[in-house]
Amino acid sequence: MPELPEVETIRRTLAPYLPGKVITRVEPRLAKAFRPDPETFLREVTGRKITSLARRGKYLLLSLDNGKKIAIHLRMSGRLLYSENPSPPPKHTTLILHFEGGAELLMEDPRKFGTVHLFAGKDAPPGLTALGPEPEKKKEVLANLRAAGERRKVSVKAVLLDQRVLAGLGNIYTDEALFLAGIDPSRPVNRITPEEWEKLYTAICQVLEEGLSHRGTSRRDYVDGKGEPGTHQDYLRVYGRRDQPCPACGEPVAYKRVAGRGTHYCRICQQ
DNA sequence: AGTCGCCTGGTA
DNA sequence: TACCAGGCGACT
Repeated sequence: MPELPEVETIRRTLAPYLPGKVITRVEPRLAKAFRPDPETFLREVTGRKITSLARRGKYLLLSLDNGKKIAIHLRMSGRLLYSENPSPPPKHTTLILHFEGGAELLMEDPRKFGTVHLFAGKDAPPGLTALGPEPEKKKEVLANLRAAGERRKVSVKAVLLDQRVLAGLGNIYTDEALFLAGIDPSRPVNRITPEEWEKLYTAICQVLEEGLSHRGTSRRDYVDGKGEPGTHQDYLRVYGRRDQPCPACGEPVAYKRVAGRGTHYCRICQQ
């Protein structure tokens, strides 16, 4: 569910609490979510201390004092919640880490798509290894966008959603960036001009920064690491606003399927 | 490059 | 009842 601004907000809300915590007990509750397997996870994580917390794309990365790392991906409906006074775990709980002193970190995930990957250096999750640059790496991102543009006639939306091109965009912020840049989501990527790539890059940075400043978009599932929703849903220009007036021209916001995803756009402002 | 599968839950 | 959902990998 969460995209870069949401995952980064989760990281920021957890950062004051997790580093330094000793994991006294581990409860992997949804076996299929664990790589390589829940038994290994239990064995390698119990008794370890969390040394740091980072984000890469939509992955949260916990480093442990035995050199191993945990990569958590929340996919569509995952939540990570830190609590110092835990209540009974919700129905769909993937993982609970219990800490010395009684606090816990709980991963809840109704749709059960989320993954928890324990690894050491070499065997990182393939999706993490293949991840493109973070959005702020302007030169690399623009180079990847242009390279994607030379090759094929896929839609520009599909390219923005491709985590190997740049890391962190999902369905919401992709639609928002394409609206800001005035580009039709289904435009073949080989017909984007250099000026438009530049404009699109600027729009991507803008919508991600806005989302982050509002602590994420909470439409259905998303809350931060302390259970607080974000407010960026109140500032979205087109996403989720089907049939409502375009903020620029008043035309009803259109909706169709592009790159396999529900897509919101303005047929007047975006060409 | 598009569609399907993975899952559950909310809403029309 | 049917369709939709902040993702992504495995299929054609």
